[in-house]
Amino acid sequence: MTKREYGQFCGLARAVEIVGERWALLIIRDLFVGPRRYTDLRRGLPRIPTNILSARLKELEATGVVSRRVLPRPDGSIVYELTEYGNQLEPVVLGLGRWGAKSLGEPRPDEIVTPASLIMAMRTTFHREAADGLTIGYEIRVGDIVLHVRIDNGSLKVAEGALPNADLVIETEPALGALMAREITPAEAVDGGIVTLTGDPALLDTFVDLFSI
Amino acid sequence: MTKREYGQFCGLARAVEIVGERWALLIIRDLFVGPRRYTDLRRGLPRIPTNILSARLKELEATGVVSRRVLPRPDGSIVYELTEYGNQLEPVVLGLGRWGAKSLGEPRPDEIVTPASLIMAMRTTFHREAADGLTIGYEIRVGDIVLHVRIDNGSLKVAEGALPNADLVIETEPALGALMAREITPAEAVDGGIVTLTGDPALLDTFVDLFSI
DNA sequence: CTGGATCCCTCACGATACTG
DNA sequence: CAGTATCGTGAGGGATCCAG
Repeated sequence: MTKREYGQFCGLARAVEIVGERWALLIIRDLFVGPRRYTDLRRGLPRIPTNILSARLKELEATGVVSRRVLPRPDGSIVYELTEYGNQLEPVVLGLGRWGAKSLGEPRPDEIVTPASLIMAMRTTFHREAADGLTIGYEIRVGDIVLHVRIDNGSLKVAEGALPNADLVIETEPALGALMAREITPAEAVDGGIVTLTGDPALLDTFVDLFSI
Repeated sequence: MTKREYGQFCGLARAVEIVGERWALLIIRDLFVGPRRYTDLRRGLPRIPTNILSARLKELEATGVVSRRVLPRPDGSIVYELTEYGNQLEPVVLGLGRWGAKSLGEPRPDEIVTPASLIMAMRTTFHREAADGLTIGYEIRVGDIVLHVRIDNGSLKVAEGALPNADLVIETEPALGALMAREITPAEAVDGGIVTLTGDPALLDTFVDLFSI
């Protein structure tokens, strides 16, 4: 067999031949957060078999989506990162994530939230218009994941790690989604104990404006 | 096992659980052209095994992407169509198609062009701005595929079938891509015999403006 | 420790034949 | 026309092992 092709001269067919294999888009999602080492990828995708991760990285490298780079000494470790071509997938990945989020429902018993998925969720739901002229620092904690979210004059920066001087620290559960979907109000979320705040509570309303679905 | 899940509470993960299975997005691409019967889908996807088509349709129906409808008598046949939720995939599908088109290269020996892929290609590459105030009818022939393309005051309508009173009939090969990528000029395409025109040749320049990559 | 390679097993997929 | 039935194969799942 000719290696899993669709036999159609079509952009969409070619795209799914490249990034449509199982796990490929989740690897790419993690790489959108930044360059990652093999082990970082495994940590972010706990259920991926190591041979599959290895195979996907090779394929994505061969198709020009991902590049493999050896860090300069003394570190000398290997990182994978998106190429320019791979980066062009951003609107598609965000769009797919937004579409799929509508079918999320409640977390299934064995479903986890990873730092990369949370970071992409923040980027997906961010409303640039609502951020105009704002400068705020949030720290988000979901389980043992800690993110810092900085709104800097309308632009968004999200990354892993704490934010020491955050204006507001939001501690919550995966049900954060209900808040962002405006199914409940910020006040209800606080009263119901779904979120715990440290800092200026008024900034939670701003948060919902910035990241609502 | 729990039926091919990724174990992540993440919009992107859910999306690929729903439409990431093999062949699913190509089925959806064909349904974007309009409701289709089982046999229509098979014709548009010659390499799909019939049991897989059957399985995908069931899955997509269960996840609310596709709906199955029995046509009123006396026809009584069955058509599949996208639900409202399925239709919301349009920007993603077009975006993926545009991204994948950059890796198309030359058609492989066994690759075919289908009506649906051509129609989606036209929609993908259409520039609304370039169509402002225009009203033109094109007929496109690629192999034995015949499409009609109507620009109606800036809006685009593409469908299968001839256009009797077309302002310009363009007959070409799959290498049409080279023209749309502006790798060659319209004049070169005509001189080189890549396209054959019937009607007002000046409208080929307009065509390239409307559908270039 | 990181960055994989190797083994085995299973099930989703592929090809084809057949049916209401 | 609209699928179901059957059966073989190989990609993916899971565990383990290994080199630098």
